[in-house]
Amino acid sequence: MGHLLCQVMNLDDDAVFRALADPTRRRLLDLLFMRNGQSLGELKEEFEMSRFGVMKHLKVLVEADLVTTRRSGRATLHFLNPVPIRLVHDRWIDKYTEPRVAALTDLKASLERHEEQSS
Amino acid sequence: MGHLLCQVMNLDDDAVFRALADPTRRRLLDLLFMRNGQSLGELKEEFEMSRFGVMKHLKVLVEADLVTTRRSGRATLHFLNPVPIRLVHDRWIDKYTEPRVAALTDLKASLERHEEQSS
DNA sequence: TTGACATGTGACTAATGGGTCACCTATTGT
DNA sequence: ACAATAGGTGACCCATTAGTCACATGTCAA
Repeated sequence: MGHLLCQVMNLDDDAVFRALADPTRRRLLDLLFMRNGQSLGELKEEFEMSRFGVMKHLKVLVEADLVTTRRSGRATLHFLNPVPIRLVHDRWIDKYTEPRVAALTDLKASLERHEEQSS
Repeated sequence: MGHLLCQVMNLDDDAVFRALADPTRRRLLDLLFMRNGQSLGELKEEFEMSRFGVMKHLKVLVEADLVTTRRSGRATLHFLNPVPIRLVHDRWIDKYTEPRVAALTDLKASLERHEEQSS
């Protein structure tokens, strides 16, 4: 399929999973999940690491299609792409068990919210 | 929360993602997704690797709570636990964007099914 | 155009993780 | 008890990767 979809749909599984394996990269995704479209300069402030380290991690995320970029002047803005994440989900959770698993994780989230309030 | 839920609910993020980073371990999850409750002996037949290699990978999956075990005689049976996978999903896909992303990945799966038929 | 700023590249070192093997434990059947 | 089978442990070697730095490119504003 040589469509537009290919730009959004990741094909290389291995790149995605290796990208997610590092805590720094997961934190980068968290930061973009909170506020999309941040530049390298903004993102690097959140880490102890050198600028080069953060840049290297961003490159891995981009090559895995977990993050897309758009240049704006001298800054490069970064955007989170949720599609590869969903494909991970679909690989091991079929449509029939999904509602039950979702109910469990929702319950967990609910319990953790109550814990926050009471502490 | 010191409940039964804790046995099903993974807590250590890092272990899950590092476990998923290896293609052999993902294949092991695929095999258990197809037929749950297989022993090491059965699983190792699917790989070129030595028994020790496969065992090491299974251990990583168990420590990440992606796989649970139950002894049955001299065999140890392995079961896929989908909960940590769902938690990965929930981390970066909020409830509002989920339907749209799911629609996209369903479309992708549908297109790939048609490709299989016509080839 | 010049200086300041933001991002990008290639090489290098230290640490992590995959794979194997010699050796050990536990269970089954005869 | 004994042999055969299934699973488990620790140390080891090799490949990969995280992190850093010197250096290079591209952009804005005066």
